[in-house]
Amino acid sequence: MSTAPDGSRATIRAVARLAGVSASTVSRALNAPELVNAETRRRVLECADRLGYQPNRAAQSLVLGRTRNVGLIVPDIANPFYAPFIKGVEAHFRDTEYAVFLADTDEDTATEVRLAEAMSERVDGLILCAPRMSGTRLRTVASKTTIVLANRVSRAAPSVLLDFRPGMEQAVAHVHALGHRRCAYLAGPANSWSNRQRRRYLAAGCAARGIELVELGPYEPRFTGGFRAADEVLAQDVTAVFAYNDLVALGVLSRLTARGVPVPARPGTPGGLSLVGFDDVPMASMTHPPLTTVAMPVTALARAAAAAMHAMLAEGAPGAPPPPPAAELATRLLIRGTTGPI
Amino acid sequence: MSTAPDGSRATIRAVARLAGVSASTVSRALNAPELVNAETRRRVLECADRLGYQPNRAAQSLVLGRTRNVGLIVPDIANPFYAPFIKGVEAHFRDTEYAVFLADTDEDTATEVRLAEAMSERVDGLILCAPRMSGTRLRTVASKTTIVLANRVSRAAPSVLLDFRPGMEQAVAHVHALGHRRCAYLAGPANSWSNRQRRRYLAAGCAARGIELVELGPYEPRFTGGFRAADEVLAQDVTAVFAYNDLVALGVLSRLTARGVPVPARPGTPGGLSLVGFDDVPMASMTHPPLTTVAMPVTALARAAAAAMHAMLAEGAPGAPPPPPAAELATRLLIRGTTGPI
DNA sequence: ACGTGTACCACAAACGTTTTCATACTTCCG
DNA sequence: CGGAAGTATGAAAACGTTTGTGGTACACGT
Repeated sequence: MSTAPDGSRATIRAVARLAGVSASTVSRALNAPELVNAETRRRVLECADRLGYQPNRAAQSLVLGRTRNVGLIVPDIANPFYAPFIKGVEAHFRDTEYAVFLADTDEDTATEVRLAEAMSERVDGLILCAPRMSGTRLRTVASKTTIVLANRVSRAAPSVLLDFRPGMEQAVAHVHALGHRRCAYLAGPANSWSNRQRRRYLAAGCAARGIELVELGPYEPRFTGGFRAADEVLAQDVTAVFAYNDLVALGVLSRLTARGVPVPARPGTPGGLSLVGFDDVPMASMTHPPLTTVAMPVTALARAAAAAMHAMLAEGAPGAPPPPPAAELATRLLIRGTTGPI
Repeated sequence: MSTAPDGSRATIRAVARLAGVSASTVSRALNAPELVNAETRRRVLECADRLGYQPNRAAQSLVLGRTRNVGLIVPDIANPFYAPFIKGVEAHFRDTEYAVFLADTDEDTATEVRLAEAMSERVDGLILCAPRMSGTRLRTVASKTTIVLANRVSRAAPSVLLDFRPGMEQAVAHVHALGHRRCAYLAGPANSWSNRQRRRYLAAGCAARGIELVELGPYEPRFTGGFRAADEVLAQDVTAVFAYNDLVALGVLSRLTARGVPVPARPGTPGGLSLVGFDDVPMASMTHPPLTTVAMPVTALARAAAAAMHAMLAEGAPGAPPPPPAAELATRLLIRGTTGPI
């Protein structure tokens, strides 16, 4: 049985008593097998098993000074872009001594800060995915616990990044090759690093090719955000649209087809639009037509973040933290059905 | 500053020394204000603030015997059905003393068991959403920590449930009214409680109305599972299809339109199908045509689960646990575009 | 002047581990 | 045979809190 008759859990001393040894020996039998006699060890293990002994994590944390928990904060669990990230991190830690706390900020900066503060008390490390908080705030958090950043750079902590450049370049080249010369960018949240990056490379690529770019938004980075965006795009005189992410692209697509605007332009029919998204969310390949989008190696990103965190935790914080290394993973364009000649 | 010059965090004794009182007084000033003089309290609080004092959770947990964490285990984070559930639970606990651990079992029973075991060491309570583990396993877990079940019944713990009956009844009545007499059910995972419930009420409803029901599957409860299902449905001689959930319904819809099968049947064109889903996932209202589906009050369910857990935790486990109360929330049919006359 | 009550606070024990230090017993070698 | 080196174990301190017990100081009534 796992619990004593009185409902209380077995302690290390109970095991020790049953095995006829001291508590220290039990502890050693469990944590440093080479320090105890093989026979005693066997006996101790058997007794521990018989009592259903489970070390008390709080007591361990107290003496060891580490919780063996890591935190993971993402802007929105419901956003399918983050699902593979979350799963990647969880998969990495699944068979380690660490457990992971996951929280969702609802895309809200204040919530993000509160959550980070609350979590920093209960974890050894915190993985912040696309955080929106200010740089100084970030430094404050980083002073309390070790952190790893995903899709955000800061001197305060190491980061793993998506390199939007290649995907963006390919997207612009593709659209240019199809003859488009006047395009729109549907912006995401203004304080989002991803948004700034995407806009930057998009602007650079367009400028280099003589494409005129108008920026609309910002829009809520959700499906419904795309509805408003679609209507505003139609009021502009553009032939191709880059959306902040797949969700708004999908929203745009839905609204456009509902309004009878062909995607992409149908030869002969006036007023069609080409559309490119970002993220390659699962749903993106399942629409009619399937969405042309820039794919991100999100699972790889997650693994890199988890591995970086794990490494930092393992080296036991020797003196000054190592100069933040930044992994950077390339994106690429997936040409599907929503882009076509002007 | 939040950390001492040597990097170590301020302890309660440091605060006590600075304020010229004992550690106990500091503790009481923080936890039981009415027991200490207002003036001393003010001074203590100021000193605590000045040192950036944060109580050590491990030490608190050790002496209090509670972690002030709760765990939440769901089958699949990426499944949009669970997103509102997760958010609901998180929202409930956001401004309480509790933090929530979230984990994802990847729809795998073994992982679910491992996760539950691992979590039970670190939390005061565990919310299990649609668990697949066996009843005896469930009892084992329940003996280690207090648990609340969502969408699963067991004598071992209280549960919050969705009442599929009304939604199912409405769906069958709707389809019957449209003239359908031979339908298919696309089954989900065999060991899933939701699947059993849905099938049961569906079978009952059909039998009561003289509708012939063929069961296909089980299918993977995902979008891609719907592809295979669609092909198999077309090999059957049915006019309406009930899918295990929206994801597979969406997959079916996508595959069907790709194969040129009208949804719902077009008068004059042979071989069309009516389609009804389950869950009312966000995407369901955004397809063409939008999906007729049975909506679940998932957020309400989450709130109920969180509240039940909170209550159980608050009453401090007096003797035997109270007889499992089970909240039950009604579902209902949303008639949209994928169902029509035969 | 003396108990009685009250308000405030300090002391110390306790929570369940890990780890340092000391000790007892072996073994080995000169 | 004596001591050094090694092996296996136990006692006790430490981690940072909370809380029960007790003591001091003061006000009050007699």
